[in-house]
Amino acid sequence: MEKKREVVSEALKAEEKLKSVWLILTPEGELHPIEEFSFNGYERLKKFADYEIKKSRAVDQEPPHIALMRSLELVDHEPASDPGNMRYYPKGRLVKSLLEEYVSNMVHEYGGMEVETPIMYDLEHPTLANYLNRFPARQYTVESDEDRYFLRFAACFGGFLMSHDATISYRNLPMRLYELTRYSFRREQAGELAGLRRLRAFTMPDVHAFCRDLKQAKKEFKRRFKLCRDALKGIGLEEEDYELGLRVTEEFYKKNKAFIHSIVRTFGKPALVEMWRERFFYFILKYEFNFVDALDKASALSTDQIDVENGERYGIVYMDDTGRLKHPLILHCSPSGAIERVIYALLETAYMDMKKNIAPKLPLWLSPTQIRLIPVSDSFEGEALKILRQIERRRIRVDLDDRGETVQKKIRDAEKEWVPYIIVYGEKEVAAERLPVRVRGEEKIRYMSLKELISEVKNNVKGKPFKPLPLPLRLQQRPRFVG
RNA sequence: GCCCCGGUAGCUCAGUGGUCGGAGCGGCAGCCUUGUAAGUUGUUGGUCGCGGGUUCAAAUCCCGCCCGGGGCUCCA
Repeated sequence: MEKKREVVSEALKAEEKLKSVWLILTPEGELHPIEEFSFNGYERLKKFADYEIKKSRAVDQEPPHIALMRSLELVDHEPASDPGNMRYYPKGRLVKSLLEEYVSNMVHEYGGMEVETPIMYDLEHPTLANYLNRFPARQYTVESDEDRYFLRFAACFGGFLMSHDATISYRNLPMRLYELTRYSFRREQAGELAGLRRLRAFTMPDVHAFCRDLKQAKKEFKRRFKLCRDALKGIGLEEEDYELGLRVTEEFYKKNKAFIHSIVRTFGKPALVEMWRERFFYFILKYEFNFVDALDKASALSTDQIDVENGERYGIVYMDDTGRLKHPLILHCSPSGAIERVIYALLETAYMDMKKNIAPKLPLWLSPTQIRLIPVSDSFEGEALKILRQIERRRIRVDLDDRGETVQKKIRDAEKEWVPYIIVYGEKEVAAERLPVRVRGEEKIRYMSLKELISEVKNNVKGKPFKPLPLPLRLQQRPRFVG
């Protein structure tokens, strides 16, 4: 059968010719050519810069998160689909959906209006075709009778088309439109796919802010910068876990130095700057928070950009206070980056801890099982269940290892599952006021009252979404999805 | 997409042309009633990734394809 030509955008072809200069911008506002900057104390930034510029990736290992995503029964490849399309087991679906809800909640607080739009669009649509050619990505195409469609690579299409049809006043700006895309599709080259790091189908929180002018855009940009940092922090990724990359045109930098410097000052660490002599993409300024993994590879999480083209391209207009129609500037932001990539970053971080002899774990609010009860023998199951019900009522994910295994085996399995709190329940506990709690990462058993335990957990997960246990309460009743 | 490596039981892997293809873990069935990282016995389990070819004979050699990983490229 004849192979159809793939849809490759003009931007992708033209990108090869793109020339840029690499610099380091410090929080003090000093701009250094990269070769003159001393990276002492900024090892991760160096790794990020090397990754971006030298493209040095002398690694021949599989990324550690791949084994973890499977052994923890979170995510797996689906061989019957296209590469880069994953299956999520119950625990993985739980983790993912908690992250989705968390980021969405933050966007709602920020003022985002959540919408939902189609995942596929007419390849012949003039505006869309035009945009495709400004965006360096490969698309999936879908045939339906005589028509050809492409699968969206981001929420932009639906959001922009919707905004085109909306009646917008300058009073409505900045207008914040949010969609959690499940999925965004990018037909990455086969050799580029890697675990949860680079996929062909991924979940992207995408919030656009339509702004009146550059002044408003800059103000909004700063708000969102904070939103991004807060999102990652809440997820469990601290400032030291990622590096700031800025991409900017020379002209925009020169005219907006104070603004750009203030962003890096807020960030508090030197940033890698890629400066383009001419505007090449549809944006004039963009940043990403780049996570550096266990194999020194960098990938973008949170990102935001100032788009100066698509307001016009999509015919999006607002009525100005002078009664004139104008095109807004559009900010494109993903506060966390792709959800799959967040999971990748969490797993890689856990692996790096493991290498430092720190017990690897997920943040408590994301742990599929938060507390596990292990009855010493089946005669204590009834009493253990009473405790369990009390914990469960407080909206904490608790389960019961009722398998006919030894206590030691059950503890070992719970540790392998990264269960944060493990309680062995037997003769001594029936009458006791305090429970022996094996806390992950601590050497000694901690004796706590049920009340203390519950309040410690509740305190730790405060402000985070909750979902119930994604599997049967009793381990005996659970199927095994991997191994 | 190109180059390199890999694909053998649900999982991790051993087996490189010649008896019926193996181990550990898991699953299942017993026994053990367990006190903080693997109790014990038995048993189940495989189109050797898929298709074609070479050969008296293929998991093993050759070709094509699929899937995974790495490199190149790419990462909005």
